[in-house]
Amino acid sequence: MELRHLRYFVAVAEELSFRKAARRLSVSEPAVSQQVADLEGELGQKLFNRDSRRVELTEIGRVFLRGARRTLASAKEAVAQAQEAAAGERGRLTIGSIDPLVHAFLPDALAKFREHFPLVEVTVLNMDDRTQVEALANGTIMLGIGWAGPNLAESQSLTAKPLLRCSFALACAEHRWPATRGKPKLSDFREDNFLAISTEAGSDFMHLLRTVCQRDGGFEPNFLTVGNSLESILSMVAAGRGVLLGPQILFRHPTAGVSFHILNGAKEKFKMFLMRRKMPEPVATRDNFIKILAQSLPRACRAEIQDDK
Amino acid sequence: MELRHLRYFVAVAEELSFRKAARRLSVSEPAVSQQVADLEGELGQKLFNRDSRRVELTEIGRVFLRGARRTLASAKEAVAQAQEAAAGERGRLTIGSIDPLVHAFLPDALAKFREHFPLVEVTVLNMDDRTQVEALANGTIMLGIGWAGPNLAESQSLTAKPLLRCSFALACAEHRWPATRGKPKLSDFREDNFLAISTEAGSDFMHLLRTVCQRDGGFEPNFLTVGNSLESILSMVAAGRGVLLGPQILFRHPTAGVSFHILNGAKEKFKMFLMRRKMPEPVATRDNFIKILAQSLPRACRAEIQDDK
DNA sequence: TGCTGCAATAAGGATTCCTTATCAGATTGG
DNA sequence: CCAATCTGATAAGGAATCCTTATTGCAGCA
Repeated sequence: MELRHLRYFVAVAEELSFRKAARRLSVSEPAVSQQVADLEGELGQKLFNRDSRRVELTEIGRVFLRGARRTLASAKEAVAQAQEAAAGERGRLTIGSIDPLVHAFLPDALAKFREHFPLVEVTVLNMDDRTQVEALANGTIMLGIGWAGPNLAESQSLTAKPLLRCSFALACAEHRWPATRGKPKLSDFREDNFLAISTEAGSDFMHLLRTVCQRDGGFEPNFLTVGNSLESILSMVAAGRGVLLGPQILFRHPTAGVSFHILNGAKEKFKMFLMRRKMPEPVATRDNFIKILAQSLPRACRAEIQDDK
Repeated sequence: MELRHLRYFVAVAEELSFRKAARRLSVSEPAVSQQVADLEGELGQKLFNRDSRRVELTEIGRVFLRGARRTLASAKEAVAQAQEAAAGERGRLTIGSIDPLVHAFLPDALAKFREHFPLVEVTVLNMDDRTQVEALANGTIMLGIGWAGPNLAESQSLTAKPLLRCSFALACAEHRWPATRGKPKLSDFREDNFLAISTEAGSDFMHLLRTVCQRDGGFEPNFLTVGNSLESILSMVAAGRGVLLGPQILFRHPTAGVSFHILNGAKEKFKMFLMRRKMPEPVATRDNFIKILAQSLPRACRAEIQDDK
């Protein structure tokens, strides 16, 4: 049985005439007769009563008509959904990302994406850079957001593009550095406690922060790992328990009692990268997401990512 | 696009190999390659990434796979439903019947039928014999239950088979005819009020009852049309408002205060007939129903209807 | 390097599908 | 009442397609 049989059958059932059906299908009448006869033979059941002047559906034909229409509609819908998938309006999108950092911008981007593409099922998996590389290779994720970047990527059949480039910034209690004292340097906080944003997954990130302190401040920071959300740590900062060092983008929303200081002069910049497979195939959902992700970053932080598709 | 394309595509998607898919489909491998390539061409989208060692679905292919499976399942189900329809387990059954009479046996038969064939949509339309003939001709009903029978039927392209044949019986208040007085004759009630079961649709039926009284009792009955249900009329009978004449089958359930008397000696018998088209097609739901209907009649009342299919 | 397994491609043959031509039955019009 | 016409089924030939075998190109493996 083929869809042609169903198309011909439905046409005859709707026209209640083989000739009219043939006209509608732009074929000759015997073609329709034959196909319907074939279908009846395959089912082992008559679908029409032809009493040589009028054509009418049998009761079996009436039941089968529903199924035939449903099947044709299903086929049509399958094609339409494939087109939607090609436009990135339907399908899956799986992203691997590093948890504490992406909180600064990923939720916004995901919300905006969901608004534009409600039919796409988005999955975000938390994993470090090395795991992302694996997951990209075996197809578990389509896009990796991390900061190891080119080091890991180019070796494999992956590409890494800069996503974000910004200065580090420091948050401290307002009274810790009154506005009258001008711009602080990182070394001004060498004696403060450096609050860390999360216990786990912090190892690599804490290593990065330590490097920043060493290279730009010339001191060894005194870390204090407390809290698990940005908000809870910022409230500790406001209370004077310590300071928080992190990428500038982390501090987009003002917090009562906390002042933010961008470390412009520092040598170290914070960078993040998008990793993806050098796929033979453009994945529309992924590419749509990258566009939206770029737009939802503060202009100052964007790195160039719009160049290739 | 044909179902073959979908079958081949699904096979490749499940095996992730053109060769294995070809083996499963019992065709050579190039056939599968070509069909899948055709399908991709028609969709304008690649469904697989073939990177010359492994075959994997594209995201579009993943979306289309769902639709393809759904479509194939729908086609399979359509065939299965047609087979069910052929067995009379699915479909419609439309019956035309005369209201006051069929209450005696139709509800039981319908309930039993619904038990055996829950997927059949049964419609019962109330119409007199002449309307039934029309409705049979244009396909509105598949089966007519009436009592005009052969007179109307044979002229058209219809057949009428005897369904039911029974004596008339009379219901009266118990004290109206005490058990000690033996069997009553119809003429014993010539002075009583004859309650009629319904105002409308009663015209033909009342005419029949009048004929019975004239031929078997030799009197003109004094009709009183009251009530619209058998139960309400029987309660009136119990209260002594009158008697109720009708086919024996009408009085299957004993009622407090009412005694029933079968008019065995009467010349007039009550008959009902099944009418149906001399169809080119056996309608399975109808034929199943006729069997059940026959079984649900009291043995004494059945006429021969099991002979033809 | 040669071997094997895989998918794509080319070309020929087989199947099927559709076409034109014709038939049988039934209704319509003169 | 008979010809004309419309219906769907059937037969046969041609066209399109689908599938086959044979071959190529590519990648991993011994």
